[in-house]
Amino acid sequence: MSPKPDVSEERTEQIIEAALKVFAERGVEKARMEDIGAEAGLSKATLYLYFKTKDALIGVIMRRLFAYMLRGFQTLDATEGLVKERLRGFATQLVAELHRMRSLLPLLYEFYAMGLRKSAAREVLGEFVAEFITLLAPLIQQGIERGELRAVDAEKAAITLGAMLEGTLLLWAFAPDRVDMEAQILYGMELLLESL
Amino acid sequence: MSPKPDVSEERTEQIIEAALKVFAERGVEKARMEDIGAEAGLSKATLYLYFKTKDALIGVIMRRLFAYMLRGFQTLDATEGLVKERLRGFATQLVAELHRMRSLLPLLYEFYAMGLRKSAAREVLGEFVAEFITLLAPLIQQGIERGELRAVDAEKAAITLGAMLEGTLLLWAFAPDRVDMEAQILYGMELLLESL
Amino acid sequence: MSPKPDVSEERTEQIIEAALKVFAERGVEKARMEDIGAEAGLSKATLYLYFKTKDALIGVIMRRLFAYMLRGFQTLDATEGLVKERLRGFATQLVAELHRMRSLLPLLYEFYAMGLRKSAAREVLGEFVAEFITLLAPLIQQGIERGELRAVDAEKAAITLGAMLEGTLLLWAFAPDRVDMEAQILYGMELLLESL
Amino acid sequence: MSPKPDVSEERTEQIIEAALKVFAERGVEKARMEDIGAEAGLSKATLYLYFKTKDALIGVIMRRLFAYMLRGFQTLDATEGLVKERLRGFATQLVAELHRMRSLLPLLYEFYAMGLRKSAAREVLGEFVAEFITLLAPLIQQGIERGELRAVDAEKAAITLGAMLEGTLLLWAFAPDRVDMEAQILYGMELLLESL
DNA sequence: CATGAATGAGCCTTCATTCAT
DNA sequence: TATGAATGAAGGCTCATTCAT
Repeated sequence: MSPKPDVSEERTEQIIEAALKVFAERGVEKARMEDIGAEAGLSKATLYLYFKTKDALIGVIMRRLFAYMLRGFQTLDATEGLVKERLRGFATQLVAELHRMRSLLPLLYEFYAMGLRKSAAREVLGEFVAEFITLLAPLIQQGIERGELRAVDAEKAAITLGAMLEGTLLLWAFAPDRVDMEAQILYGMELLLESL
Repeated sequence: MSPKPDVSEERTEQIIEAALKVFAERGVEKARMEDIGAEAGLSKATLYLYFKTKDALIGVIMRRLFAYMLRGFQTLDATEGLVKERLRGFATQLVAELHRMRSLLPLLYEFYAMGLRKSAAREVLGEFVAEFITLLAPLIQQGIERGELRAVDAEKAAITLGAMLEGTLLLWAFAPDRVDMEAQILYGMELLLESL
Repeated sequence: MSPKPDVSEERTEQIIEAALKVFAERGVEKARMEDIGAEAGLSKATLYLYFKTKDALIGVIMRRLFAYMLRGFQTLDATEGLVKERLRGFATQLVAELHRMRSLLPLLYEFYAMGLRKSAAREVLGEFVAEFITLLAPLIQQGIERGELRAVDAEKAAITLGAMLEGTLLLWAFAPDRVDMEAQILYGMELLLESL
Repeated sequence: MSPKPDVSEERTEQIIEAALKVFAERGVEKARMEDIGAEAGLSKATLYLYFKTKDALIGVIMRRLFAYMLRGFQTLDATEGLVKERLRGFATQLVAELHRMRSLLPLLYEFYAMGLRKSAAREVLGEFVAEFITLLAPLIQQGIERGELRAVDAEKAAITLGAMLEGTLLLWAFAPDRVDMEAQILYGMELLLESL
């Protein structure tokens, strides 16, 4: 009858944090359940009380990572003002976010790779892309309707914009000396805005 | 007429082919040397006559994959005509190539992930990006000098162009139903060309 | 009263015991970790909870064997009486010990061979010999000072004595039909005592 | 019909020399047939034309090594003079031989270890010891009969002498800094001669 | 005779997962 | 709930041996 507090949610969170860190550092396959346990200050056996398998843990981390990335995009919706300004603002904000996420990049690409192999992962990735387009396209559509943008195909334009952002991230990741991510994303955004 | 023709080059190629396939299908870490041997019609032990370790094999495959991707880009250099036309031609050709490479995409992203972890892989990736920029930027520069393009920053524009291509590939990979890669790459190219 | 008693020392001992047996029977190189596990009633993987590598296990076994051999010698120090009597007593006791150690002889010689190749092993062996001399020489010196022995070079005499013992062990090991170890060690001891 | 010279004996010898060297350097188990082939300037496959298995090669090397050691002892028989002098001469000659054989010591102890496990090896070792005693005992017996030595048990005395020699070799091998082999063998011989 | 090429069998080591406490 | 202990299942790599040429 003692009021044992349910620590289960706290523990789950604790494990996810630890796993995220270890996955990012060592890579998903190289990360051992033991490592994650150690990072979480728990024994590896304890992890199995909260996650049935390593794969289940991977799935949760993956969802978590993409949810985190989407959170940034969702602000697009909430802001007001001229569409071009909102897109510029979005780019600016993205730049800041990406700097902070740099350590998660290897993990991101691992998930990309996984997404092309495991159907479970594929779903998450597909949703991520769809959500992204679904957020960006209406904004561009709105710009067209308001006469702020030319009458382009909103969906296609949104995809191109997203592609430019993702692609810049990738080039920066592998050639940080050659690609100034901040300048490049803003530059790419301007280039595209000129045609819109 | 020598009694024993040197099969070593042939075998090496045979193994690389098999490894490429198995890596693409199962993933680099999940791929067992035994699988690769089976795919190549050789015993596991035989692989070690041609590659010292699994890592060595991975390295060769990685270099091979990026070399293959660069080969497409290099045609940019060789063609003549208006710069915009050449870029359009390049996009068209890329589209065809990418369709053929679809099965290699998971592997590509795995290598991207690896590139952020292992320095050996990083080097290959860095060179790949650098080479890409080095091929594209002078072309744009040429366009500027010939008065075919506006006086943009050639390097930055090249990076944006490359980013758009890479990014489109990625979005298509994860949402093929939503993203029509062929149309999208050509569309993105047009969009950028308008601003150049 | 703790719910889980620490079995780690017990297991370690259990594994050492098993390894000692398997090494002695099959030889260090031929002994498989699996064999040792089976002998210990444990799985192969469990061994690695207690010993990082097979080499580490070998090292412990080696040290254990030589420590065991030295234990016999150390009684030399503790006993009282005439030096010659103490040496005779030592020989008698050694004989009993050696009979019991017979099954470990192959292992002993393997360690001797290893001692000439691996520096880690060499150290253990060197210490063993040094310790042996260090125990025997002072005793002889004492005998000299007490006038019980002639004024020989104590260290050299100790080495000769040790050599005779080691050598008899070896000849007995390979020609047990021809060499009566018990009689021979006592005989050799008498022969040397006469000159001392 | 061309008078192809039979190189088979030459090749066999060449291989034995190579194997002896490689076994001594790397150890019998660690020595690979490939290593031996390389040392002999032959392909490893060629070794199998001359030796059915690695074990067969080991056997030959073992016999060769012990035969070589016995050759030294056999001079005992041939010399003339006072028995004590002949024994001293033998010790002197042995010392020189042992210095030359130092690199073979690890191999020697490996064979000792093997001799306690494999019956084939055991035979060779047993013969070696027996031969040694058979050479030494009659000499001592002769000394007794000539009145040069006391009426000891010739066989036992021979064994003790052999043991002292073998044992000194062993102690020197492991503690060369502490044991001056040359001086020690001569010293041990003198000590024993005093009692004989 | 000689060997380049190939492999079956094996061994060390790792790790996700289970379970008794 | 937590964990120390244990393990089945793998996987990379090695090597003695075989064989076609």
